Amino acid sequence: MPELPEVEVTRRGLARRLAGRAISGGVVREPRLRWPVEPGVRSLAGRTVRSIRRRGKYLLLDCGDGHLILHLGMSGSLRLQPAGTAANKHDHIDLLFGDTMLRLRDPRRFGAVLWTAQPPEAHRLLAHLGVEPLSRALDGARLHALARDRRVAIKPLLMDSRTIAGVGNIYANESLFRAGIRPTARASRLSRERCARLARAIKDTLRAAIRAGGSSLRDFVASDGNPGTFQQRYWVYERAGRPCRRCGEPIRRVVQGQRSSYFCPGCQR
DNA sequence: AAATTCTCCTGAAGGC
DNA sequence: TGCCTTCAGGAGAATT
Repeated sequence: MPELPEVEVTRRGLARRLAGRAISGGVVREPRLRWPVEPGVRSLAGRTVRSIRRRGKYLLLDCGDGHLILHLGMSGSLRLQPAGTAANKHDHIDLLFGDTMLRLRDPRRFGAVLWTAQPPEAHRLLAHLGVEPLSRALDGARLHALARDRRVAIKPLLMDSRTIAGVGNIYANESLFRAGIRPTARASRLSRERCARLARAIKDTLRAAIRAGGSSLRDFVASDGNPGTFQQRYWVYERAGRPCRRCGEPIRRVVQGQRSSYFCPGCQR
């Protein structure tokens, strides 16, 4: 499931090959994604993709007079393929660049493709996103300030995109392991020191995942079609009952907010 | 206001 | 073998 590292790996692949290139057409095979894909996506021809940025898990293609906002939902992937490559069952959208095309595959259709003429930060989907986790703005002091009067557990707080943008279930679990903090700990009870440790753990985890090409559990592949390998290095995610890689105690699974949380009762307090 | 629950969807896995 | 049920999950929307 694409979280920040997978989106960033995708962004880098697309930026390398698409920045500065002209759009020659668009195909919408299936408009029923998270929100209906506007027919206008077919008529972007003539515009040039100036740059490709990321905000949380959103990709922003700057087309000069507007932005294409892309989200991979939980099963989406974007690939660069030779134009004319036969479409798979779940290949819903193509954006053509002459001999190359950008193709969105998304079996569960939780993804999004939207056009906006506003500054993208002002779009309703981006306007309320929290701090960018790999930015300087996220440090121990900031995290402590965000957590101090919140009654929720730290894990669902990390996954709340209005607080921190882009950290999903996998990386919230892995970051909490690295920080030695239980997912069930009340956010407001975390000391400044533990928040500093957690902020560092989040950055370390996300950076390591990006370097590994992201995690490929079911659907994710980078824009060149290659899967990531970070899933081989998980400390806790989907390891319930198996021994902790650090201390040997069995990893435990609990459910918080209808999401699985995994932790080592020996290493995390 | 914050916290919690519901919702979209499909493929995989498990039960019988 | 095959049908049926259950589950996972991003994050906005609805509800408490």
